[in-house]
Amino acid sequence: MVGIEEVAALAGVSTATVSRALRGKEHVSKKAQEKVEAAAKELGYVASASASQLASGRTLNIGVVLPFIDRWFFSVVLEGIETTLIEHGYDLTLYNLSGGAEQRKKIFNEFLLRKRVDGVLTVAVNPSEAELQSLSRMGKPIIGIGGPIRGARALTMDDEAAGRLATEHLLSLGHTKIGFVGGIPGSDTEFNQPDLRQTGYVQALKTAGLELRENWIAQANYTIEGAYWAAKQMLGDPRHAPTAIFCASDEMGFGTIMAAKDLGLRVPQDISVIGLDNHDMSEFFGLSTISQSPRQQGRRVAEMMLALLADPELPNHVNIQETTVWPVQLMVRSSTARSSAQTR
Amino acid sequence: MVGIEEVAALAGVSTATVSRALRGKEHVSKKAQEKVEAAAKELGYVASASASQLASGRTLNIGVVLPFIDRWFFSVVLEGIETTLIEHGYDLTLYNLSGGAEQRKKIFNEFLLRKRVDGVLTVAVNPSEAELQSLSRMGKPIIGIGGPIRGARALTMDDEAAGRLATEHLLSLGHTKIGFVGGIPGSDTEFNQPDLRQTGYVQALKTAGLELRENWIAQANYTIEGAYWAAKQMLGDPRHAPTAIFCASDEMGFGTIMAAKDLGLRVPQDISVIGLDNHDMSEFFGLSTISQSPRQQGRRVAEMMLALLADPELPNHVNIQETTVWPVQLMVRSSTARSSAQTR
DNA sequence: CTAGATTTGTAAAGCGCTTACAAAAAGCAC
DNA sequence: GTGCTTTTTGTAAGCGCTTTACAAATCTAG
Repeated sequence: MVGIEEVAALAGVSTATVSRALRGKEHVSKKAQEKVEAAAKELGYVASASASQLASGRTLNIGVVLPFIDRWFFSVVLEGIETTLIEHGYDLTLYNLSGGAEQRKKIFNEFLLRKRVDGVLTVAVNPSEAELQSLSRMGKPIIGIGGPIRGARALTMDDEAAGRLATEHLLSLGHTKIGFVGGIPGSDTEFNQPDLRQTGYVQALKTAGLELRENWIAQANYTIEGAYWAAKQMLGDPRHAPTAIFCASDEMGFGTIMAAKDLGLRVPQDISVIGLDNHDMSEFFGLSTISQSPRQQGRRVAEMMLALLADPELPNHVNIQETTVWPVQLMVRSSTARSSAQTR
Repeated sequence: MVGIEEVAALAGVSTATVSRALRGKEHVSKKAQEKVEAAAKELGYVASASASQLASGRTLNIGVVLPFIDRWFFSVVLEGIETTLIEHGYDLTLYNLSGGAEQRKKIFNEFLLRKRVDGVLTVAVNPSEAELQSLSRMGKPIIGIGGPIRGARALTMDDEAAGRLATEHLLSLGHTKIGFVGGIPGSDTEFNQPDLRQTGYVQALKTAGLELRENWIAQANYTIEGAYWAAKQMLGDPRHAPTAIFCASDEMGFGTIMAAKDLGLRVPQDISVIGLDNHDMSEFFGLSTISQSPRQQGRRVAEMMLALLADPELPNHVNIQETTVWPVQLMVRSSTARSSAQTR
């Protein structure tokens, strides 16, 4: 393979000049710059990442840790991150936790410590104290997304406020019988942030002085199918069916809409449904929702990481706790309407 | 940071022994092995990837190139690949082509040439002659998935046969008016493999001597929404509605089922629908389909790559054209049934 | 018990870059 | 031109590991 020396020889300069020229550093004359670029192109030279890393300590690579790849939120966040990193010349190395505790341990204790990455982005993953420390100790910053992280930076929406907002939208339409479809609270310690949406729902109802019925709260594990069955139960109740349902994710909203249709109920005349996400398909379903723009969140968190790595002061504050709140927005479509049960 | 020397000192052996012991190489006594492992654990030592790479030429990292991340097939394949690689101590670096031609060029001409990866897996991407060459020239093997690759190894289902099989299933149920919902043929030169499914459909109909109506073939870009509207058109035709539809992907099958329902048609009594994928949600929809198990395909292709890299003969056959066909399977659920139009 | 074979450990030479630091060249004011 | 500053270029010392001779220790067999 062609190395830096060949390029230097062909361009008639030293290897130091080649290195500087190719990375656009200062202190290189235009003439030298051009000669080097021509030589590199002619020889098809690209600097070896490992050699650069070893010499400079910079890897130009970011590790991204997520619990799933094949779920909407995660894959969209990932795409946002990837796009931004590539634009800035960074690679992205993927670590997927879906392999269980054993794999997680391996990833945090081995893979991430191999000094292959300059920083770590975690998506809806809360590193343990020990995991955080071993990363920080080697001077690698961590930024989380989808929930705050104890002892590190994070970008996250306010799940509780979002839950409140969605519920209040239904309340403002006159609904008083409002159901909730969510995940499985506490089932997975690493992924419980979204359960705050349920807290927001409960709060909003309490503030409004409304009844909280146990069978109006269902757990559907964030799947369309789970929500379909949960909603069928709820809506099929002959005495206490809600007139509106807040689903903690849009996909569960889709399931709920399908269930309503299959029961012969009209959305929104007979039943209002609101989701949370603004999924690519929500427009199609006419689903009212709270938008959280995961692609933009991904882009933003990648930019935060790049800015951090570019900061010469970084060593002084590798990881500090600092949660940035991502704004959300209510999007009213055709799945929510004024309660017909209401007396005018 | 703690280096190999500290470990060697603590264990009372040389750095070479530490290196050998930690990588499980031969010619290390049990005693030395244990001492080294204890020392490494105590110091929290993990070898630096860049230094190892530079010295050994092996990166223990595989590049994966795909056109999208946030579509079902791709994210599931990716998860299969990732899981397998992690199990074998390999990292996965992601390259997403969704950024357009400029980004693609950058990825193939720069990123992949940085010697950061030992091999490249492409998912439904057909590298150009030049792209293939520059990779091969540096001795990096490529394996494709989701379509054959000119001049390299690949693992792929037979899209044409799958299309024929799906159509024949409908034929065998007595249907004679069979529609097709697919992608956009030729719209994207890099992603036209699945259009062979349409070819299979056409062939099956021709073989059966059946009519091929133009408005029974619709393009829906592999989305639920696209298929919904396409199917509505097709099924709403007052004179020439088909009694069965073959959708080139399961997601389009879902859209078609929803469209049928919204038209008041019963599936399968009034209209049969078959998809292709065996999507996670197909069971829920009761969708008959052709299973192609992308997760397993991902695992398999990762294993092929690992086997290739472990082969000492690799330099002699870095890239040879060799397409392995992945078997598919018909899965009959409740969305297909005997044509009611048929005379018994 | 010794020559030869085998296992285990040591030392040193890179891997291909980056980057102080030193040296050379170029600019500039007079 | 001269002496000074500023900019450009070159030299060479690593970065932290793997690997390769090669030396030392241990084992095998006649």
